[in-house]
Amino acid sequence: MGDAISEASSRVASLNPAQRAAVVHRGSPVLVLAGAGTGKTRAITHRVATLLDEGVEPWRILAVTFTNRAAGEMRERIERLCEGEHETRKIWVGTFHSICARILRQHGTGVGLSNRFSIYDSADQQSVMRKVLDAHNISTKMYSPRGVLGVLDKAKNQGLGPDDLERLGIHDPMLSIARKCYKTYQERLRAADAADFGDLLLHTVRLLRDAQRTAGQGQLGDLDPLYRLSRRFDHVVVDEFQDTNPIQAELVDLLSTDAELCVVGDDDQAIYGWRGADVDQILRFSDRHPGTEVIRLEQNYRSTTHILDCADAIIRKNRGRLGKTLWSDLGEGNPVRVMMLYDEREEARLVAHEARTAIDEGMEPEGIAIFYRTHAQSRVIEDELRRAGISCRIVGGVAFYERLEVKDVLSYLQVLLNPNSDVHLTRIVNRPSRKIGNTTVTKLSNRATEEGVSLWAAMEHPESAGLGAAAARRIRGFVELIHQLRALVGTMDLPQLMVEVVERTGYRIALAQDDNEESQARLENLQELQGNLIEFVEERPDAGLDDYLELVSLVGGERSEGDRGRAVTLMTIHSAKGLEFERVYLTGMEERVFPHARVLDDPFQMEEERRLAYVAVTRAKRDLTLTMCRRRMLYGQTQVGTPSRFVLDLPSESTNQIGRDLTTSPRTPKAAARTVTRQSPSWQNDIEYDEAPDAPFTEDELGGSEPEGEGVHLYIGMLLRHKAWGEGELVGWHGSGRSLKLQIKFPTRGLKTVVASFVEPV
DNA sequence: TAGGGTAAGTTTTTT
DNA sequence: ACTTACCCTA
Repeated sequence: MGDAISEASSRVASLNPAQRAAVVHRGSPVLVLAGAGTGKTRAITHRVATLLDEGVEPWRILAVTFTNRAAGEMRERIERLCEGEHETRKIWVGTFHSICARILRQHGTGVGLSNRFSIYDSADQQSVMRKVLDAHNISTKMYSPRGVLGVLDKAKNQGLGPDDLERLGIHDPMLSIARKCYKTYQERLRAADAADFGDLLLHTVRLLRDAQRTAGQGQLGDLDPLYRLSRRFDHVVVDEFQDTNPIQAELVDLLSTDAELCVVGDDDQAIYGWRGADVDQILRFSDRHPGTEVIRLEQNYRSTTHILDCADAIIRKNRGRLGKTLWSDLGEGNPVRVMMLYDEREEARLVAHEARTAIDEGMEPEGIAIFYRTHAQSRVIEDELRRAGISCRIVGGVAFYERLEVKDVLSYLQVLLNPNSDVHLTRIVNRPSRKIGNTTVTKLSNRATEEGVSLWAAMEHPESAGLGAAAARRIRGFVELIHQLRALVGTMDLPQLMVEVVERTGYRIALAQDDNEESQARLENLQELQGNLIEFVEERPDAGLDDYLELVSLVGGERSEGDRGRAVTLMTIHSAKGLEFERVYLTGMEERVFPHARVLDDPFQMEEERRLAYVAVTRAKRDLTLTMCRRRMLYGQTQVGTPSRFVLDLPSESTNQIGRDLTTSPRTPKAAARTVTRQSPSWQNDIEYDEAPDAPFTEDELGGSEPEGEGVHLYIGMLLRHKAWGEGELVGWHGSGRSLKLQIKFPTRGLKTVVASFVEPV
């Protein structure tokens, strides 16, 4: 015991007083308000390590994070801290969703889930909802599956069932539609033995709630495994608490009945409001948990002061903050660089070129990260990095697992585990072609709905669905095939199983037969999937098919190009939260990209966008570069961009503009005058040039042949009048001649694309 | 039933 | 731009 205590004290010796307080405080709930880079993960991991030193059983500790990445990082760091001293594997570390999935695998029968239930992603959800809407004769044109699912998701995030939807403040007809569909949707999921992401939380909370309510009543209460689960933990740690939504907060409470609770968060980094997260959660924590010890971490250990000053300049403009003063003693460092490029291709080339140079000079590729607001921006960058011969890791996005053939094979595997999963079964029933067409599937599906059973159940008795003899025969053949494959599960390892699936279903043969480049690529993707499975089996030798599928559905994709270990990281800012890098490139710093076009007229969302910018900037340790483009191909159209307001907020003392002028290139004196007044007038003076800016883009650079509409000379920024919409400003165009389309920003209507002949110059 | 062709919608962010 | 949905024909 004496050893344990000296160990504990040596651990905290390297911490500052506030961190130490967060680590050693015992006996009441702790709320740690931790600014970016203030060593919050350090505090958490040390707290866990210290708990182990004190003799707390690892399996009595629960650590919850928000993203899989953060969970992985947390586990790794705890392991590193405790290497050779403690058995850290038994600590529960995971995201809310993975923890719930784990609980439901064991205890899901209470909500109608078997231990092999499927987890539906948003594509799966949409296909279920589409059918639900059809069944209720609701036009999917007027009420999109996505839209209705959005309402359900909101409800689930707040722990509301179908009958509590009024509380969301929605009104008819959406209210009654959502209510009906919610019920049917849940019935369908239950019949499919499936849960969506929201269900993972909601089901778990229901089970734990019920267990606690009934505990005191029956004699068996104390033996209820769920009740025991809720009392299992002595210590619960929650990271990124500002991003929890009400249902997650309730889950935390339910899992910490007997536990000491330690939550960590930063109101300035709340970026999941759109997912139902409520910053108030962190503000109200002390009220919900009397006796809470509040600890503030304000010393930043990550970034140089130039970077911090930029971060502060951005976040300072938000209202309703708790307010923190971050400071750092790492020195000024390099100024934050601001660069304007011609288009997204040049932006990508620049980043790739710089990364190449840095790596050649000995920098670790892992120390470099490239951020963007939306996944759509990643492709060009990926492309240019590949050209520069740089390996990269792309987090999320249109992941490997989303590819058609990969989804197909995974659907097969999913069906082997849970044939009742209609979505997966429907996907593969006729792939490759087995002459089982829509008509047949629809008949079976209707029959299944009538009976309230799954499609698979209906397929096992094809004759009762009124199928023709030939169709019934084909179905029987398919059912037999699945039975055969299911018999193989558990008799061989996963990579082998996949090979059997691909062979016995004829999937590989079908691909191999149409001999074109595309199917060649698909075969290669299947090879890659097999490699993935081999890797998985090596890492977790005793894991089964269920474990693999759960990993795929919860962790989603991470694509790698080239060498896995030594790679530059590409990701959205959202997935960058909680991470840090020596060098960060923040790309696409243009209005309508970041801040995103959809939030421009919503001050509330704009504040969230600002926090997102704050998160992005504070990821950088030493070097930060913000890039933007004059024009960008977006949603299939070339848009002319103006610098993001977040760039305009940066203090000149801490920034350095490299290369081209940031103002939109003026075409005519008239446009130039407008440009200057429209943007921050002080902009020119705000920037310190360390070198003369390049000459402005030439006409040629800006797009070559400029369209002439009926002899009128067009230029960006010119005013045009539309009969119905009034005057607007020209921001871009495409096409030519009669099909010349103009993009015009109307003060009242927003951005519109109109045929040139409908407008005239002012 | 399948396959081709056209029309339409789609894109914020994550689990 | 890109994908999906639906419609029509073979």
